[in-house]
Amino acid sequence: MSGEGYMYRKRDIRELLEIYEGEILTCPSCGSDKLIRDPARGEIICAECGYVVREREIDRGPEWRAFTPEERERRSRVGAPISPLMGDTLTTDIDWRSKDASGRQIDGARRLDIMRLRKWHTRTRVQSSIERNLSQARIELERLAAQLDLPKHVKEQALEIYRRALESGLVRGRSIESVMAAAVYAACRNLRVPRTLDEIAKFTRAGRKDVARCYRLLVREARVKVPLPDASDFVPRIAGALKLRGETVKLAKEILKRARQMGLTAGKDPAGLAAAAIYIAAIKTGDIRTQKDVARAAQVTEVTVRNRYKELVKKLNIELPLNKR
DNA sequence: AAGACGAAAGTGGTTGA
DNA sequence: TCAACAACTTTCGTCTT
Repeated sequence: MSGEGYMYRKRDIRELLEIYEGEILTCPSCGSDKLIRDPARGEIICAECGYVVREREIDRGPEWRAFTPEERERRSRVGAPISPLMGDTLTTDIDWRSKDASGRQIDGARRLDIMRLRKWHTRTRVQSSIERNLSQARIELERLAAQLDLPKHVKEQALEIYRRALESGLVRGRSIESVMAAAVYAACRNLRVPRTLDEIAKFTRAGRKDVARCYRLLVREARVKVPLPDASDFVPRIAGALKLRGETVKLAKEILKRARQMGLTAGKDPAGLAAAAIYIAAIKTGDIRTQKDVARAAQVTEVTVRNRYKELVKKLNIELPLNKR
């Protein structure tokens, strides 16, 4: 729940072009009047210092995204908005002592009745608390899924993972948002849908750190098994953003395959590796992209692309036209 | 003028005592 | 919990096209 007062990084600011014009004129943190808007998150940020001047407005519901009828149906079952304020605070427990209101001992069949009652009372309450949490979580999931453009099967698995976490009590004490984000990340990893933790955390109030912690918790406690991240899973998406030819994509994947066989990929950022492979492949096939463009598409820095690419060229003995070293 | 390059210092996360 | 450490980022000066 970092919320108010967190900062944007310099790099993120540069990506945001939309100038904000509105009632707020200066940054309360540094006084600058250069305010910009992040359309993706609906926040207003100071271009000078990165201070978040105004946070994202709360979801305005599904209207910013077209959902399939099927999804709408699922969503509609979520029901009316539930206020987080309406928690368990108003419910009563049945006292565990076998006494009545005036303190007299209760016994016999009457006592059994009460025991049964007590059982149901707590059970239905637990049930509904899980349900309630889950419907909040579902809303959060839809929000994340829309922003991250997640396929349906990922959503389903994310929800399943979340449910398991919830049922084993892992959500208590953590925000629904961060646990759900972690569940989404786990589902992505598991199904090899390439989304980085950063991307997911970007659309979550809870910081990246929180999400990462929850994620590790999930892997440890909820037995979510996760295949190792593979750089070639990132290739199609990066290549898509760069509008590269299929031939180039194929070559990039081949380069990564060789790299993996030689054990060059361990411990390296898969997005960086993919970017480097694409950069090389693009040169070899002739539809050249600059390091800068590739880096931006892969969401890493030029330097990382450069380092990885140098390394790949050297260790795999790749020859590049008109280039030495 | 833009792109590529590499050095150097800084950051956030992991690991092991 | 602290320090060492590896990968990555930021920034910047220089070289190349």
